[in-house]
Amino acid sequence: MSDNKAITTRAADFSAWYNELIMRAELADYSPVRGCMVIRPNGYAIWEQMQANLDRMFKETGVQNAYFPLFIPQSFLAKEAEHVEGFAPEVAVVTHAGGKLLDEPLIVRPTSETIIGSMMSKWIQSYRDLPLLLNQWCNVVRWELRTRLFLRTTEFLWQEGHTAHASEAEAEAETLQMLAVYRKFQEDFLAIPVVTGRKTESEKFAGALRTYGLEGLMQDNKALQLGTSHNLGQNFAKAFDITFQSAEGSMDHVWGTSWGSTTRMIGGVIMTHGDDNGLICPPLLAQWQVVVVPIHKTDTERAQVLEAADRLAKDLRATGLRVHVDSREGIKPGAKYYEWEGRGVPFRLEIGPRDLANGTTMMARRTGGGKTSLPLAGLADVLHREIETMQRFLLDAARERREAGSLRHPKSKQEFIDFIEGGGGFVYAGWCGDPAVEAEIKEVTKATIRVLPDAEFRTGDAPTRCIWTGREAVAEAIWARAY
RNA sequence: CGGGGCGUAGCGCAGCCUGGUAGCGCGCUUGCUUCGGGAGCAAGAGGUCCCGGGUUCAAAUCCCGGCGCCCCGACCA
Repeated sequence: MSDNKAITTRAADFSAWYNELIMRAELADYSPVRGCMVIRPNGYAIWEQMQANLDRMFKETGVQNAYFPLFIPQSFLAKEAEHVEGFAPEVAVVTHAGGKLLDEPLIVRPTSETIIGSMMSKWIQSYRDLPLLLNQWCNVVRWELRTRLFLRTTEFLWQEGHTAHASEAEAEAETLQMLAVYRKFQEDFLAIPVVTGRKTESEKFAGALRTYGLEGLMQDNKALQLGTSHNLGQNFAKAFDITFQSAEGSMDHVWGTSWGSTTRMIGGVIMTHGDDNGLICPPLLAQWQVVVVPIHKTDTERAQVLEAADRLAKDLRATGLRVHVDSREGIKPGAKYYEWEGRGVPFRLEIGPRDLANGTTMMARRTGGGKTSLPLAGLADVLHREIETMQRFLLDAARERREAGSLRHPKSKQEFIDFIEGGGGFVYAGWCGDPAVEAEIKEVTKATIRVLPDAEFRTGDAPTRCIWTGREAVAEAIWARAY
């Protein structure tokens, strides 16, 4: 009847595969409130690794962490015209508290530009107060119509950076610097090859001057935005009266940026690397990089093997590896292998009587390739190298897949349409810059311009004509259907 | 909000058409044997059949009305 042991394959139903993988790996669960999710320990551990590494990278650029409140006066939202238009429809509003109707409703933050802007206006007087580089790790709420675990939930966790600068050039430099930080993080840790670039007017952040984004291509050839970095210009500075006196004595509004990345990145990791057996977690993000499975028959063997396993784990941990010994009784080794594979653990070590006699252990990689017998001596060094190799392997494999799923410079509008309709990925083509054309392409193909890619991602010969209208192209654009 | 699907044990489902003792697989508990790729046997525990009305001697099953969830679309990180 129903086979409870295997999850739906990616080929059969990608969405079902994604959901079942999350349940099987115990990354998350549905909450009693529609659209919200519970992040379970296995999923939260991945988020903690993301946080720890991103946080360190932010701080290396001089950013400090702070915390701003969940509740924001409703009137704040309305102070920036585009901002309110963009966010008002999806904001949750608190109208009652303490058993009374509130004088002014409070919104639950969908993002914190407004409240941070209001505080910055108190804190900044002089060019000597600039730049002000802040970040906060928090939750935000956006009342989305349709939700998907990790990819889009009513409440989600993220970090939002907010900075203020003395000049437009400095703000632009900060915006691009953080885009580069995200890119490095996503390539080095998530092993997701992202394409960076500028967002079009229709896709930019509500209230920004310019938005830059990072896009990954998932295994179903749909694009996933994995982070954004906005140059806010003076929009919020003017709305919240954030001014400073320059060295020359003149008064000016500050130039702002904001940049964010979310728990959606976990969904990106799943859909980039996962296979039909479950999650494949890049080692640098894994809660457990190595799981040790002891193998034994008799009680005597059990005692000896467990002792050896614990000693091995201790030695490996001393070198910085995250190691778990699965010493549960009554579960056969094979069952443990399947369980840890489903959870995406990168490396498995089997240690049994034969290994004890030989001073070896059997190592298996989550990415395949069978088992290898390795000497216990020098094992930590081997594993550290294996981690590097696996990170690179995952990134390279994902990049190859992305390129294989991309179409550069279709010859005709029809080729463009056929490629998208046929389930293709990124299409690189010329665009005339007309928002009406962008909208029409979306209407016809459901594909949107993900980014106007940065130079290194563009195709050799720049397209001279718009793929849709034949008019002169103002830029090469990347189209795809997106999450 | 439009379209589709589904609510029965912790999970996955059958039973419903044709009303009559609530079942199967997995999981869980206990014991014995197993243990280098999802163990076997035995004995158990576990249910407001989504909710509310109606029809009937009798409703998981038929009728009416709700509610919830998932998937596809529009909005979006």
